[in-house]
Amino acid sequence: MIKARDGKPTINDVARIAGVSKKTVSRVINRSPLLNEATREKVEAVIAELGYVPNPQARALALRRNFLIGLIHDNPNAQMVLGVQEGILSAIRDTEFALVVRPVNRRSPTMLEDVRTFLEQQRLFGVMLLPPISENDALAELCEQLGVTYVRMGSVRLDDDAHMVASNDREAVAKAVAYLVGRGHSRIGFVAGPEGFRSAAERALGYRDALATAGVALDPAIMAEGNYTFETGIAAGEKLLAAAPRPTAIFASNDEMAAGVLHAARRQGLSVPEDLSIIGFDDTAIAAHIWPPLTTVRWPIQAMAKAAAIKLIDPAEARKHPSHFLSDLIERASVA
Amino acid sequence: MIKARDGKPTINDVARIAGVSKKTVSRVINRSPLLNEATREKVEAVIAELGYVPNPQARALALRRNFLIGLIHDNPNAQMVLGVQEGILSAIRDTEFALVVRPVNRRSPTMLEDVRTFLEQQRLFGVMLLPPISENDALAELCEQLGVTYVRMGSVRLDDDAHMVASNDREAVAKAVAYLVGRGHSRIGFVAGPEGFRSAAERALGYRDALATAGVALDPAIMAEGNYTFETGIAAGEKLLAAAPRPTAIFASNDEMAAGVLHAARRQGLSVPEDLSIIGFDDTAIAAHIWPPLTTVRWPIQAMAKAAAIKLIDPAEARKHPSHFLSDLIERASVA
DNA sequence: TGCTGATTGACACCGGTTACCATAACGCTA
DNA sequence: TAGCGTTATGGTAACCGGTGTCAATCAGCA
Repeated sequence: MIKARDGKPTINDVARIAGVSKKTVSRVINRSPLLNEATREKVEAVIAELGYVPNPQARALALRRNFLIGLIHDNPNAQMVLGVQEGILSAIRDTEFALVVRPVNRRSPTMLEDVRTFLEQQRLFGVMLLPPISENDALAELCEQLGVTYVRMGSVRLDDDAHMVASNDREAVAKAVAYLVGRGHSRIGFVAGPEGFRSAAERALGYRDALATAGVALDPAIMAEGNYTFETGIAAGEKLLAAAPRPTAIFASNDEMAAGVLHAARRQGLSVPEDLSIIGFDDTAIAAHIWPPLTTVRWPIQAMAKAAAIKLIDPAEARKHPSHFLSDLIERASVA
Repeated sequence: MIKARDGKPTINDVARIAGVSKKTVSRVINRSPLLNEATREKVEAVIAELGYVPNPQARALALRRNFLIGLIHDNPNAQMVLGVQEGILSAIRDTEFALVVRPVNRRSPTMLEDVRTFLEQQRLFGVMLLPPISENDALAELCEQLGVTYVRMGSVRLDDDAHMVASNDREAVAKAVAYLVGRGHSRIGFVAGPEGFRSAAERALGYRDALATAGVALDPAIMAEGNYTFETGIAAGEKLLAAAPRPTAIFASNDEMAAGVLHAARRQGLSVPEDLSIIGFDDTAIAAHIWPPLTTVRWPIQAMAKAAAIKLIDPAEARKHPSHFLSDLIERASVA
């Protein structure tokens, strides 16, 4: 009946109209067990009639914690970031949590300060760190120090299980290269990711593992480094294809660089996969949309992000979920 | 000296140590002009020493508004969503605002209810609506009704200037098609976007405009519809390339479909751009990374998002920024 | 001395939560 | 049936950490 003058109904309105104290309404909202059934129904009816929704700011103030989880990233790959967002959202659906995003610049000298300011200002419930900045230990330490729980996503286990969800890039790459070996390739080139990226290092290790297993010696002439961009993929491809003898297959550490290698091959009049087989990594949109469609390694971004979010908001529940995920090889048409 | 038992220092700690009232500290924080310079400096020294940062939840409660702006979207295009996020972030950098993301499912029958729940629960400062759901008037009405200010981004002006930031897809497509005409093409196919998308309708109008201007009659045999995906682009390309006489150029309403058309052309042994010219729309990553690189229309996502965010948080400042943006034709190598 | 403007503080309030207390109802014993 | 301890239920008041209102204080000036 008599609602607050201006805006939404408050707990006081509900209490007054239902003829109970605010404490009782609070008990109803929080499903307290020591409460008469009749009272509960009466209050719930008023809540429904008024369309009352508790004010999250007031709740956050009283509880001394809010319901915002932050996603801190510096990621060049839109697909991946969005996949992570989707994964987190699926974990917090039907809860009162919300997702706050905060891109940062890895190269900025003030990066740590920026994050500190952000965390201090917003007082988040917890944060998720995405690669590559999830590999930054100083960042994790900062969270610890500020009392913000965090979970890191990464290509390898960098922290204890409570703070880490990891894929296993090394193993995944080893499998992909072994797949090439199984298809009869023995001269297999490699395009590494940029130095400083843990994922790049892991993928390189996987390549070495696979060659060692196959008993093939490493040849620096068919190894190059790029920085995960299309352009550096082209450059790397040109270097590798100039080697003698020419590699019959190339593994690139991500899809963009694989697309670059494809581009370089085409420029030299080579056809893929007849003259050259290519495998990428990440299974981004580009992998499916270039010609020929790229065989690539897919890691379960959404599932990992979901597990990470659960770890953040419900550590007990999280123990039922894995902290390590396996990647799959997606076979398309770039390998012969 | 004597800090709060557990956590961060509060305004009370600052007031006690500085020997002033909390109100005075509040005045310092809010840069109130009616304040003695000496007092301000004294308080600021204590703030710095303690590392005091105001609690945003308490502020939000007292001010009856928070500093969260929401991004509601249902967008298949990761690049675009991330571009928008970047744009918003650049507008709220160095403010106390934060960005909350909330993807929704356009096709879900409960979409409106989901958004209502979200808005009621979070009590955001304001929200931004991205296409295609920004075209949904019921959603804008819901925001209005809930007292949440909103700004819509879109391909055409759908709302008054206070609530809208628009590109002009019709004009942009007309320019692109005119560009093809200028290169000597007169048999120009068109791949439309899905029905129900305002952007698709606008782009189709642009195509008609350009042909009318050039005095070329529409031919349904070289017009097809897709739903903005690579696969439907292939299908549309196959249909158009089967027409007699075959079109010498095709405009596709987004880059993914353009990539599909390219794929279809390749399957038929046609080379691009020698046998067929193609133009796409959006300038997503795929446009630059396929072969040949795609000539496409780029609309200024980040700038638009930034303008929209400014409109939300500072309407006065927003009057200095445009509400309408123009798109550019990015010339690459898919047109002869 | 009275007035004026600049500073500052006291206090209530935002909308929830927790700690603690009061009351009623109930079961049991004497 | 009175007396008494328990348990169930719900109220009161304080508090979370800020902000708004309004009054008090004080110096300068006519």
